[in-house]
Amino acid sequence: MAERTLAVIDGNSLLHRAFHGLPPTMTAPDGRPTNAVFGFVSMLFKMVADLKPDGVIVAFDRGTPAFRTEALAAYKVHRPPTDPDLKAQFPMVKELLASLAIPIVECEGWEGDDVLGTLAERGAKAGMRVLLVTGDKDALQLVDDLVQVVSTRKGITDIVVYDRDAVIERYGVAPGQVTDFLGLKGDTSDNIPGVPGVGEKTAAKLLAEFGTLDAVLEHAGEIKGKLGENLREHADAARASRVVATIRRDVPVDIDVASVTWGVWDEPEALSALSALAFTSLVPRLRALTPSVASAESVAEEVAPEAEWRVLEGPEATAWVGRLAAHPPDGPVGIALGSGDAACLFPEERALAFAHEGTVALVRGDAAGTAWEEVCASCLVSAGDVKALAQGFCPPGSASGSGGDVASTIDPARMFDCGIAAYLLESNRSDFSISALAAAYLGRTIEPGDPVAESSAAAELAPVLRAALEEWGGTACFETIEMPLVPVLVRMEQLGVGVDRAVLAALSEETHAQIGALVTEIHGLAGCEFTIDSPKQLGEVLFEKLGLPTGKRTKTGYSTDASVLADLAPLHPIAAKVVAYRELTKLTSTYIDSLPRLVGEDGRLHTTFNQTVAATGRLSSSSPNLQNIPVRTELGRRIRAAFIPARAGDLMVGADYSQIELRILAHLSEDPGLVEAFTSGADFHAATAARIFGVAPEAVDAEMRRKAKAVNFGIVYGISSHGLAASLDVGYAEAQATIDRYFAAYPRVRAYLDETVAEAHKTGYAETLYGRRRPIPELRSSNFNLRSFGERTAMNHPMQGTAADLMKLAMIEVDRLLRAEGLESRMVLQVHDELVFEAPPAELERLTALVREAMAGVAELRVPLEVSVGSGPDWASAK
DNA sequence: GCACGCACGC
DNA sequence: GACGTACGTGCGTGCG
Repeated sequence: MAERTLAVIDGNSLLHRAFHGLPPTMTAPDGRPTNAVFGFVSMLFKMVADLKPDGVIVAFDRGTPAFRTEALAAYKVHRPPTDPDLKAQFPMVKELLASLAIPIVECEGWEGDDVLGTLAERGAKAGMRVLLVTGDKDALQLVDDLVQVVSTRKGITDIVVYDRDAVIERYGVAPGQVTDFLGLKGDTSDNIPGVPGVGEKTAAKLLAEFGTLDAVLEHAGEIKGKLGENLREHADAARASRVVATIRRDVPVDIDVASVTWGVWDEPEALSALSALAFTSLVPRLRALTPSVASAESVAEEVAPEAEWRVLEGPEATAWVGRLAAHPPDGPVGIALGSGDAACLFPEERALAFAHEGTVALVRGDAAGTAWEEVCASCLVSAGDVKALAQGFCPPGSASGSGGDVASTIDPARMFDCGIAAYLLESNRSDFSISALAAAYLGRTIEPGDPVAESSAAAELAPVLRAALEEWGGTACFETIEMPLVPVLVRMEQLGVGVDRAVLAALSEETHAQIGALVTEIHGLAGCEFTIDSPKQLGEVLFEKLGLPTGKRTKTGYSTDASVLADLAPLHPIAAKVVAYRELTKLTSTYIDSLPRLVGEDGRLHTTFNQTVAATGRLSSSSPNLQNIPVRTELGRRIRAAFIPARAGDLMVGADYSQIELRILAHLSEDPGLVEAFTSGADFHAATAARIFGVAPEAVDAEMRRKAKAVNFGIVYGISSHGLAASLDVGYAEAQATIDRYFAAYPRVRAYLDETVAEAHKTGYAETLYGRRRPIPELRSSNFNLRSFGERTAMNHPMQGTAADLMKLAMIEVDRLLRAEGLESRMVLQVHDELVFEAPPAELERLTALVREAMAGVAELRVPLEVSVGSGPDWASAK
């Protein structure tokens, strides 16, 4: 039998998080605030659903042990008094816990942490796996082979489990070093001082070198500079901080951890406690959490009372599957997996699955992946997010995820993605969850996370959305672009892209040293130490202390952005230093130090391409965003050079559309001058300059070309004279004059844009060459700014949106050809107008020809589509 | 947790 | 009169 798992929750920590994380508007029927209680219980349920403990205990603070205040008089003194609205919720949560038969453990004179430490020790001694649920990092010192810390992050729904390796990975120290670590770095929220100037990084570095706090302090004499000085001077504070941060494991609590069991509540009592606080949405979640398979079945049986059930486990999934003895003959067609928990109907197969966490699915074979393949082969599937669902069977980057070729299980013709359909109907919508779509298209409020409600709502959405698409003219985009793109994106996400961690590690060393030097220089120039990262503090230094002239202002104070700093550069050397500091810290924190943390078990980076985010039809990329990898600066290019092929000796190949938006404009407007500029083979910006300024092409100087380039840029992104004035750094009148000249040079462009805006005013939307429509409600605004914004959107959408259409179609074709021709080359990234591949050198020629043909040949426009292809050992050299 | 300022890409 | 150019994602600060 598997070992028992005990979860011990730090009640104070979670209640505080819930209180601050949820709006204070939530109240019980009698008006008492309940946001913290709700958040707490919601987190509790989430934790139980994810981690399935056999027993749950909640610990609370009851004072502070004397040894802490004796060691450090300041301990917690700055902590503000608990908000009365939160205080009032402690008894409520305790009552609710009682109704759920969850034991509460507290001990006069002890903090919750110490109770956690004590119970962890007792549980582990009894051979149990212990999960300590807390937002407090102190608890990481308790982690060992049997004890893990569960921490909440970003909202109340996201949790992360720290085992020994995770602690080391996150903080760079072993659990046994955590108290030494805290002693060095301190903890501002508890008023633990630590050593000044020592943060997470420095503390970890010191401990990596010396092992323990005592050893660090012993060798403080050998450490140079301010750091050594601080260590020597604040050695006592560090030791006292360590005492305070040390969690005790000998609190005299009276509880038998082995007998604690989750799920032994009295159901009527538990339900009435939830309803008393008006927590109706938690009722189905509680039901779903009742232990034993029988209760999970009970949920499913609400949908299919006559089914026979069995339980199957997948890599990240548990699903309950059965066959429906009968389903309504006129019931919904297709169906229904949300991105959250959901139950799903497959009418053709007369099967029903109960999915958990969106990463899951259904099952009829022994392996989930096989079952998914079977389902895909035999059913019409409709889901809230097909790509996320399919990926659930084989999480990208997981070493274990050998679920075969997930992408090929997706037959676009047999699948209906509700999120994508709704995106084509209203690309300006931000929430494409099943619950949001149910509200919008079915007029129904459903509880997100309630599987029965989600599944039936999603089931009904498919036909409704299909009809709406037909009506709106979106069927073609749906069937020929978006759905066929899904398996292509799955393939790319699964494969990921190679990254050379050694290159990034070396860059990190380098940039951290440079940043350190810049900090010293900037503080020296400022004559004081301050947080350069804080625009507020930086503004005070620049404009008050140093008395530099203020530029523009932001909502909250002085602006210190790049253009302001550029203006200050001739006046004071600090400006250039801050610019350099910004570039270094930006690139270091966003890329150099972050990307290595996101590398999967397979050693590669797996982004998620979002297909329903950008209103123009473009893709977006997140976790990590691989569409904004630097390229502009030298350091940026060195980061790009860390992107390499999976296999040594292979090449990175980049294929870019050149000026695709303006070529589309030439096609749509049929302006002869613009068409000529693209067919003549001349430098495009220079040709524009020649026309704008009425000079011969060879008379165009750099300044003229720069202006022409800025106008072209403005055209692509929806020009306003203000915007152009800003980007050219000239007055409003000159900018307007430049625009006028542009339109005089390309009269059909003006006519086309005017017609487009007029048409958009009439219809309320703008449209691409392939019928991708973007609703623009701003056009009906009485606010000038909003309306102008709408008009620029109307002008921009056909260009940017058609470019997105073409790129997506090209991707589908490239993917098809690569597989049809049996090439080993793989498409790994898309960056709006660029595709990135990795290829064996022997295939370079074929690949280049194939990609060029597919991209350039994707449509016959009035001007040729030009594609430039480059290759090299890394992405930076694939130009 | 969230708003804000800032900065990276196309 | 006034977004000092579109579309995104993500970092750090400061506040609660």
